[in-house]
Amino acid sequence: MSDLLERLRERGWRLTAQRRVVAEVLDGDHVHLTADEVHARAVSRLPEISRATVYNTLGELVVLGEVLEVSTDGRAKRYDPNAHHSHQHLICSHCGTIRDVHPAGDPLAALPADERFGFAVSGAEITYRGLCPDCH
Amino acid sequence: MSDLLERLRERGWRLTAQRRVVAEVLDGDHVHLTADEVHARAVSRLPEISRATVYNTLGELVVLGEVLEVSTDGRAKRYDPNAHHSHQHLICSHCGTIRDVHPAGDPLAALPADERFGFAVSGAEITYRGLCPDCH
DNA sequence: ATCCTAGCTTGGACTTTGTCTAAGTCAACA
DNA sequence: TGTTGACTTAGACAAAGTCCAAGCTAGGAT
Ligand SMILES: [Mn+2]
Ligand SMILES: [Mn+2]
Ligand SMILES: [Zn+2]
Ligand SMILES: [Zn+2]
Repeated sequence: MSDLLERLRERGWRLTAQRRVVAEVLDGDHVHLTADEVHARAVSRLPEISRATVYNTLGELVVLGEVLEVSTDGRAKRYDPNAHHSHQHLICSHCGTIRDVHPAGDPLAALPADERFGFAVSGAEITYRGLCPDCH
Repeated sequence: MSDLLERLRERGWRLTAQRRVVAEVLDGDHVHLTADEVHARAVSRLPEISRATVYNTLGELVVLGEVLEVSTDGRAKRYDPNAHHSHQHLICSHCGTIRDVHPAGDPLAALPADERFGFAVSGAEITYRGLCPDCH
């Protein structure tokens, strides 16, 4: 994740304590936190950090492609630092646990030309659902 | 959609003017309206219908399996009456237009056993993204 | 035909999630 | 060390959805 800070400095970011803390909180590849969860963890390291700054920083990281936004239900978006390794998500229908998964093959291949309706199709997000080991 | 009203009566639903109007608004197979859009159209037929009733009715239809909830972005959920014909969605990244699409094969087949982490996987939702004919 | 009542509807308060702004602060460069 | 534009902040605001107490009504009972 210091790689991330390095890349951000190269892109002209001012390296503030707040941004450093948000990056630290997102460290790890299998993290899917909501903005409020990121804020709560950030506050425990830097008590005065504001919600607005967390939202701003997350939004900037998404635009830069360093973090993915995952909207799986109608609730809060989740922020996923595993942005450089293409993957999909498997979610427990009961408790909401999220796992990164890697389906075989290219998901786009399953969509035939006559089901594309003239769209230039560029990506696919798959959400697998089921009960996790703890819930069944 | 009168089929729907029939099925609902069989399930012990009281057939109110409000529920009739929501069912009418959802008539058609390729409709993906937000709750507020459903409410706006319902109001034009039954001016006194409340937002709460629209939310209640949509929620009940979802529980009964007559309508699907589609959460594609972090915005409002969309309600999809095409619940009896399995399908996926193709969404324009620019204008948000939604199309029903039917990919080949079973989406679950692409997820190998060693990527299931002990989950009892029961379904998959795929969101294809790209630019629609009007936007490229 | 009228009555009864559980189930339905309503307006509005409330919650959650997210955006915006004006004023103050500070990282980075000179 | 000083300067300055980028950054941060608190709090107001907005959108989407939930909840509740009070009133209404569909449909079975009489
Ligand atoms: Mn992930
Ligand atoms: Mn659909
Ligand atoms: Zn679970
Ligand atoms: Zn478009």
